[in-house]
Amino acid sequence: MKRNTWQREAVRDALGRTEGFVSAQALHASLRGTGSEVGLATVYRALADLAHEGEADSLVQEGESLYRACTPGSHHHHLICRNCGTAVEISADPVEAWARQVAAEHGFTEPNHVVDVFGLCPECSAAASAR
Amino acid sequence: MKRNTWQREAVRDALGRTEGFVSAQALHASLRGTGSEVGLATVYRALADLAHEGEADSLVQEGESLYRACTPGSHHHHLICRNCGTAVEISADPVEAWARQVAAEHGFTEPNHVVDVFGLCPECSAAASAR
DNA sequence: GAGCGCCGTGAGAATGGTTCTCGGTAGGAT
DNA sequence: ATCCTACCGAGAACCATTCTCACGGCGCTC
Ligand SMILES: [Mn+2]
Ligand SMILES: [Mn+2]
Ligand SMILES: [Zn+2]
Ligand SMILES: [Zn+2]
Repeated sequence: MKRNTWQREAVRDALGRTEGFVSAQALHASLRGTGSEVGLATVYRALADLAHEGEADSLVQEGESLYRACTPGSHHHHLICRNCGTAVEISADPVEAWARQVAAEHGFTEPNHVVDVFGLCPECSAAASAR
Repeated sequence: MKRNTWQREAVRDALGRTEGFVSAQALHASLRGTGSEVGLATVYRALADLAHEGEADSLVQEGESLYRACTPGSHHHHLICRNCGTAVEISADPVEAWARQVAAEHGFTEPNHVVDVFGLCPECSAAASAR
């Protein structure tokens, strides 16, 4: 039986309040900044659990795991800003079908896929061209 | 001016001889096993260079960077066995177009994408169902 | 509400892949 | 052959993540 602790709730809330993907360390720093006394290990544990239960999406960028709040039960992918982490949820139905087909064609079973699109969001694009 | 050292050549050869993706550590162990005295740091440097120059593909799995020899100049993706690392190069033209389009639709510039398909290769599938 | 069992927590240590440091070595232009 | 300097290697440093373990509080029972 899973327990309800203020720590888990704080992590869930902070993640929901965050725009785009964040690292465990950044989320921990943010929580500490607001006076919360959650431990770093707890933030890692909570984020891993949330991701495992489908309440958060995760991706790895430059050796760091990044997380984002996510409505559970929906398989989707992300369009992510390389500069600020802002993310847009996108559906990729044609890609889903393509992935299944290409796996089957080569006799691979239990197919999986990793599909992420990166770029510079409108704001960061504007900032980059202004510079 | 880039120098030709036997170490770089040894790494390039070992990578070319390897089926599927390998980690820097595994490649280093393999080289040491054949009597070569390359250093671990050199293997890391050589693999990073090869990947940067397009002579190798890389992906990150469970916190480890994996590399594979690759014909330069061709953008493609991989179908990778989760169990043994065997990889098949696949073209993903429909996905390329989809990625560009989805980025443009949301005003994202300089689009990039990460597309990997994982599964169990025929051999590992057979082994898994036999068990 | 009080007692109890035991899961979750947190500080710090450990881990492990990767990168850095720096004295030494060797590629290659002249 | 000489010189300049990029490259090498061993080990230390780095750093995100995980582990350890004593402690505290959540939730079930009465
Ligand atoms: Mn998908
Ligand atoms: Mn592509
Ligand atoms: Zn941005
Ligand atoms: Zn396999």
